[in-house]
Amino acid sequence: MASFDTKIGGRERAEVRRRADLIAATIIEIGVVGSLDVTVGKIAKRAGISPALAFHYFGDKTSLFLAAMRHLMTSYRREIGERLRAADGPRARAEAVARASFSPQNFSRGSVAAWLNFYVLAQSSPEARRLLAIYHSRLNSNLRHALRPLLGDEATGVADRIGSLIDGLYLRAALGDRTDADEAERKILNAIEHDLRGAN
Amino acid sequence: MASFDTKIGGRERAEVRRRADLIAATIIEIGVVGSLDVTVGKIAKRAGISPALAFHYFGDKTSLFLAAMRHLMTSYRREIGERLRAADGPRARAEAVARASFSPQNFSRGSVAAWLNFYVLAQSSPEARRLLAIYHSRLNSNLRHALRPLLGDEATGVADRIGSLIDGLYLRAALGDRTDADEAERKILNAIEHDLRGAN
DNA sequence: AGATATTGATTGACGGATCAATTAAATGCT
DNA sequence: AGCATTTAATTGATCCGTCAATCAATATCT
Repeated sequence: MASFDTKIGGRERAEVRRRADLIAATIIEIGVVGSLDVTVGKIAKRAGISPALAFHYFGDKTSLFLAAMRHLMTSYRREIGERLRAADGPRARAEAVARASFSPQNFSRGSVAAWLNFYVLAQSSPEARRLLAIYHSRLNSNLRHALRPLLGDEATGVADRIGSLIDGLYLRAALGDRTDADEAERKILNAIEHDLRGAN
Repeated sequence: MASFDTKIGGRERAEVRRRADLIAATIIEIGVVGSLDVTVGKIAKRAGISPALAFHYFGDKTSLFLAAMRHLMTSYRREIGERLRAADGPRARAEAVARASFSPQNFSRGSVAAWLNFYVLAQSSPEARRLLAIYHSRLNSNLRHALRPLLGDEATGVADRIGSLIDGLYLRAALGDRTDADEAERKILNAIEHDLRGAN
């Protein structure tokens, strides 16, 4: 388990490191088990601490899950931002979004399993639902703005389609039927290509 | 709870009805709770019987889940079959598959939630994974055969894309963010239209 | 037909295991 | 000393799956 050593005023700030370790351990554990049916005890052990400490920092299990979900979203968002900044032209910007979706960081076994399970969690947790709505909104917005110069008014519909397709590929990747990252990325780029050709 | 009355030789055959009732109750309960975190007790109560009887007929909880999954698949398959038989021409056949995917029967709250959760189950249950692989294979095959006369060699890739898109729309529908059936269906028909236009 | 044996349907009660969350105490840093 | 950090131990609840026993219907025998 990677530890984030952070010092403030020479003194070790345990909280920051512990929280980060717990979140990382949560995502890994969800990936290993394949569902949200993971015990706080197992997560804590993977993070190298006692279960009680997990409760100390996160209050309850659901809060830990939601924190992990926010972490994934933040990571995804940052990666998109970096690639968008490096992209030149609308076409490159659309591809940046697609490529970020299947980068090793966001497409690891644990991440994919966690995303899938957060969709499940969203059905019973309003907060999870809210977070997923934000994710959808941002993804749509990113794709729409990238495609607008190329597609005009049709960009809205196409962005929605590409976004749904990305989600669908995540869903199928969760099965591990070797739709690996490269293949998924290729499919998205193909779809974008197709949609651009069909419209011009 | 709907009961399937079946009589053999004048005596009520309880088993057929009980199994059907339990499967229906399972799907409803998963829809209500939103996850596989449903107790056999609740399912049995919904079916109007004692928990012990559920174990008597299905052995364990996982078997009950898998039976429910097979039921959904059978239902979906039958609906596709009916619509394919009524379809005239390749274009109509592709649309038949799309429309069947979002028919009230297969797109109910319980069904969507159950499908989503079966993807989760597939990550820990080889049998569930096997069943989902069959579903993917059939869906791909249906779409490919329908599109082949229109797209030739490109039919394979397009069928795969449309299939993934259907799955993605299911995923998003699970959030209940009012991507209702009509809208989802429209999006798929739109995508097919788009892909056909782009290729010819 | 009437009595008896057999099979299927059904349940209440319970063991055993797991797990989320709490509490109180201990440890170490400044 | 005093505060933040950490844990061992425990609790209370939940749930899966089993078991023995009961009830109802059918089959078999005389």
